[in-house]
Amino acid sequence: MGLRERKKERTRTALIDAALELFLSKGYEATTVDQIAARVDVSPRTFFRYFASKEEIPLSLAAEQHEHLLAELRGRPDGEPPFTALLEAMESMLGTLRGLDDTEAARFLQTQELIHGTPALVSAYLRLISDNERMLVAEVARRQGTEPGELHPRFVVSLFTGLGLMCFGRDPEDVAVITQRFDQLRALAEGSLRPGWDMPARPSAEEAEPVR
Amino acid sequence: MGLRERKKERTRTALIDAALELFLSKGYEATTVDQIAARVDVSPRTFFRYFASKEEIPLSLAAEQHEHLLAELRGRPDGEPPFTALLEAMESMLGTLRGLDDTEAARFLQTQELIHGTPALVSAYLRLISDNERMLVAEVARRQGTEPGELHPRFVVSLFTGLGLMCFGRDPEDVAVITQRFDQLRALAEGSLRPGWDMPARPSAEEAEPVR
DNA sequence: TAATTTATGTCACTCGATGACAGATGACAA
DNA sequence: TTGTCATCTGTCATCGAGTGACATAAATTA
Repeated sequence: MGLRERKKERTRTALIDAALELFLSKGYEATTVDQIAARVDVSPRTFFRYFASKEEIPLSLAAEQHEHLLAELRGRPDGEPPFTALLEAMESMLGTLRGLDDTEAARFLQTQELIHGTPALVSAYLRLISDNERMLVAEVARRQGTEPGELHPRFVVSLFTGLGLMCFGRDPEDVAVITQRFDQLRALAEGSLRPGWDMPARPSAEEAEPVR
Repeated sequence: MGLRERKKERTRTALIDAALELFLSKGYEATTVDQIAARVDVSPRTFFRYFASKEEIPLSLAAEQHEHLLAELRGRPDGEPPFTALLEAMESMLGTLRGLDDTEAARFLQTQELIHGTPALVSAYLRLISDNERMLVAEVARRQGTEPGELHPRFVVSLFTGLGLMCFGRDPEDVAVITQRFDQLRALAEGSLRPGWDMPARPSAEEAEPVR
């Protein structure tokens, strides 16, 4: 890796660090891009060469989790029912979260708190989730052998996303709390749903196409 | 109603009309507040005395639907299971939508399309839904006799909101399409869920409090 | 060392949004 | 009708996010 790339990586993390520090101390809205840039001693224009918007900084941490989740889902065995695969992917993501050292965990939780306490960030966060949902739908559809445009895979993912939002939403002061909520929600979901609900109904007898 | 109030109402609707017209022809981002104000012949400053933000105009139409939904839910009989009450409230809302004359229906659909085709509006729309969700949770909790902070009412509403999003999301070119999707989703949900799932589990025998 | 990318700073600008102040306009009582 | 008062509106100034253009400085390669 050349000097150039190293330098870029350095300013990038410096910008993130400076930004989060300011966001957490003064609040997101009260912090200007100029202030962030000043701390890292770059021009405000440079900030926008690294990040498309001010929102992107706090959201990038959340986005990582979602990428992780998607990767885990893709790694689940094909035979596994879609909803189970989603839940297991989530378990694995939560496991990684629990494995974080205290500094990293604190940063994650603070960022989460920052997002949920800032209306503008909530909006952006929800859209991030909504975008990620599409990819989850694609993967679930693949597993079901259905099309991503159909309602069934969307239904499954929508239900899952709802659980995820409930886990992370509203002041999770601890990773343990998130895990605990998830366990409760998983039990709630599994107790509410009929076995096999997450696979599309096989065509019923009268409308089944004969094997040819 | 005095002249003053009539005048205010007139400029308000004029602003909405002008804004939507511009949004639909040139796109949301390409339309500036100055242009909207110019069409109605008021100062840009006045625009912001009527609307807190540019987003508020397209979102106000969606917000009306959500208020309607909440009102319908509150009107449902107390004995009805929460999820059924939510679905029936939605049916009623869709009924009102079908009862719209062609002009109003077209406007609603175009606005919906505008929102879903504009990233900034999607964000705001999702937050609107999320905010409204809290009120639905409060009402469902009341019906269940649980607290709004508990997971069960949230779970019920989250599932319902997911259905709602799927109905309206992605180019619903017709109110009939929305209705159709809703019917399918309702069938899907009712086929996937166990009877009585939307009422909190009564305490099981060993931990049940004796009647006193 | 010379030539060429590529990152950065500066400048100018657009647009959304807000506060302050003054003037216009409708509401209302004498 | 007139004068008072509340309120709506326009003007002006300002801030902050975000973008395009251009020149310069730094790193890369030859």
